[in-house]
Amino acid sequence: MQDTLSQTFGALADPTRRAMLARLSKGEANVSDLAAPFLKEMSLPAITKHIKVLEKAGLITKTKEAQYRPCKINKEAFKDVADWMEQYRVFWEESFDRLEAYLKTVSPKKKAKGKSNVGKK
Amino acid sequence: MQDTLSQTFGALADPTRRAMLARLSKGEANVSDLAAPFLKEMSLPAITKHIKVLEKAGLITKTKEAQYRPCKINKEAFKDVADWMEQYRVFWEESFDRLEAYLKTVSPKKKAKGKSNVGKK
DNA sequence: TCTTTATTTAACATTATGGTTAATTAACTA
DNA sequence: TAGTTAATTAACCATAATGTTAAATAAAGA
Repeated sequence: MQDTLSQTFGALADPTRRAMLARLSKGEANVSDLAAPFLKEMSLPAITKHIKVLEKAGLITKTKEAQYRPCKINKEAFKDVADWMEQYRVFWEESFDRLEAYLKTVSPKKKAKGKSNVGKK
Repeated sequence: MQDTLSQTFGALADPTRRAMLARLSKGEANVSDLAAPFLKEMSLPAITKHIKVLEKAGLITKTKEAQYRPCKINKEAFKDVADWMEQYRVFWEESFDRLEAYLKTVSPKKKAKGKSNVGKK
């Protein structure tokens, strides 16, 4: 599965990893934050591997901060997926009106920054 | 990989299958049509398996017509992916302007409102 | 009927994925 | 320094995914 888009889709093909992304969509989190909801179901090394998959797929970026490894969403990969999806828009156009509605709510004050920086350490 | 969305993303995580979808986005095609571009690279049974993956993921529907098996895109699965993507829209908003432009070309009567404030501040 | 075309199934090999436990590295803390 | 916390690596195992070749099925056509 060499190509980037395949890696990205492959990374998204797991509920644990999608849940991690959902968590990261609300703000940065380090490995143990991401692990917390899953430690009843799986071990920490398993978490490490999932995070590595997300990282290699370009969906997240992991940095170093003391002994912590803060992770954040990497928008490029999401854009790649969104761009690929475009060619199939005609097939899911039922959501068109909702999308347009969304555009109308967001458009008047584009780029409201600093909104999602909750949960820092 | 039991859940539907994982199955869908898993099916998309392969360039051969994505190429088949691209072909199907231009209209119905039966198995040998879908196979044609890949018969130098892989066998027909391999193709059959790829198609089965797409089918199980709900991305395509395969019917019977004499000895042929016409396949077509199944929009529901694409909508599911698009819906999941929505929560990450804020991360790929560079494509926002292009998307808005698209909206205008597609529904000229509904014209996107509130556009005048974009980019101010 | 015999043959051809379209497609699938069976049986199998190889590699990838996702998990485990035990050990290790690295940085802060008492 | 010794101990604790955060995270990774190593070694391993089971299962799923992806491909192969050979054989089977099913409908159309001579």
